[in-house]
Amino acid sequence: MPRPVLQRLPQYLWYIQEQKDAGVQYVYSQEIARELGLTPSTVREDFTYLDFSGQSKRGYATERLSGVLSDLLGVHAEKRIVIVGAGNLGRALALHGNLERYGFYVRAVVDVNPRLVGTKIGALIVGGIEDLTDVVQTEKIDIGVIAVPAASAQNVADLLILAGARGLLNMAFARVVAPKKVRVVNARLISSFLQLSCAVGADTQL
Amino acid sequence: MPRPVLQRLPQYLWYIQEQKDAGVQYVYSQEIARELGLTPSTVREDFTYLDFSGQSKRGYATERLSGVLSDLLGVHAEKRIVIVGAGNLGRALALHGNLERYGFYVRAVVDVNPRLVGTKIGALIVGGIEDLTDVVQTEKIDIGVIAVPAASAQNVADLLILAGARGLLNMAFARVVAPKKVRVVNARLISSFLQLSCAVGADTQL
DNA sequence: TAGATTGTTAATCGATTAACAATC
DNA sequence: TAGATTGTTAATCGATTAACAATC
Repeated sequence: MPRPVLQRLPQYLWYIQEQKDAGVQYVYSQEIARELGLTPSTVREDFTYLDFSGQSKRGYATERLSGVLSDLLGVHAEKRIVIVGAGNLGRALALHGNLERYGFYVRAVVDVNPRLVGTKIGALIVGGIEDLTDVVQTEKIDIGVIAVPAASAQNVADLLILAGARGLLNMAFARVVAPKKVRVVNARLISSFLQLSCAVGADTQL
Repeated sequence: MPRPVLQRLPQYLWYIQEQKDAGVQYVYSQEIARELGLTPSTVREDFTYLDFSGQSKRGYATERLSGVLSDLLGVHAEKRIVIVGAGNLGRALALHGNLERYGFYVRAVVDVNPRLVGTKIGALIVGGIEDLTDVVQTEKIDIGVIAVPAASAQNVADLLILAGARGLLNMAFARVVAPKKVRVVNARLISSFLQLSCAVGADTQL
């Protein structure tokens, strides 16, 4: 599946669920497109990657489509998470209840800073970075979240990969490399802010 | 400037600054490309959008290049931020000291929840959502961060736009529409997590 | 000078969009 | 049936990559 399509899947899921919850049973590619800022062609083309068909003249059944998207995105699967970095960001993620609605369970938080080790975040107790390898294995961690300063990001990634994490979510303002079998998704806040700063334009720039 | 180029600029900035700080004076497009997972052609092509030239056989001067990138991305400009939503995520952003290093200053946090209004986040006191319009104007806010549940995201966006924000950073799992003059950058955590879940594959999916 | 790198043009690649036959 | 929507193919668009003359 092409990257751009994958990136749109969560958007489709959000919109279709919203429609389903509102009691709408069928939606046209045209409506989806308008709502998400795409063309109907793109929507229909994207849906060819799904194990699902629409019905001409009726559109796409929200119930089934949201199910297919949920399955493909693994919403119903339990995905076990470790957060590395117990700073503000790591803490916020660990407490961010909404993640569980989509099957993401934060099972552990670790940090290098000895002053943070032992503190509580919700029901979790922050572990030391030296526990990371063990934690990944005993907690059967699927995904590691990198919420540390940029300079340590690659080190943390290497530890996570070695310990057997299958996916990394990188929140640090650094690039992280990983072998092909380990997927990396970047959610670099500073990058997003900087893009906005640039787009917002040069008139502020003084 | 094409969107993909804009998205790469922060990466360039990060790498070039790192090299500069390490005392490296010149870098080749080849090195940059290898380090960031691009081709040398892409790097050179991207740099044509900058007001800056390399030197054949010597490469790009890290000092000047990091300056040009910083200016273009507005690192040295003061960008005034309001955060809407004083939940875990909003709180984390407000306390995230690293933002100031890139010129982002959180000037206010507001929330609908009366129980949060009046609480302190660092040096700031959480305001009510009804203060938003005033705050944007009196604090000369440039960028509004949407850190509320998906269902309220568009409402908040509309308020921010009306009040005169010039850019929106959307962290909610919803699409937000805005007039062309207001730039929107999405940093939807749930989307990133779901992409990873999908990429990590179907074997977890039971 | 010879060799290597830049800036830039041309070729390739892939994603998006348009168009249309098949379907209801 | 007529009209509108899907699935799919072909055309377009834009981004990436390759190639190469100019430069040091």
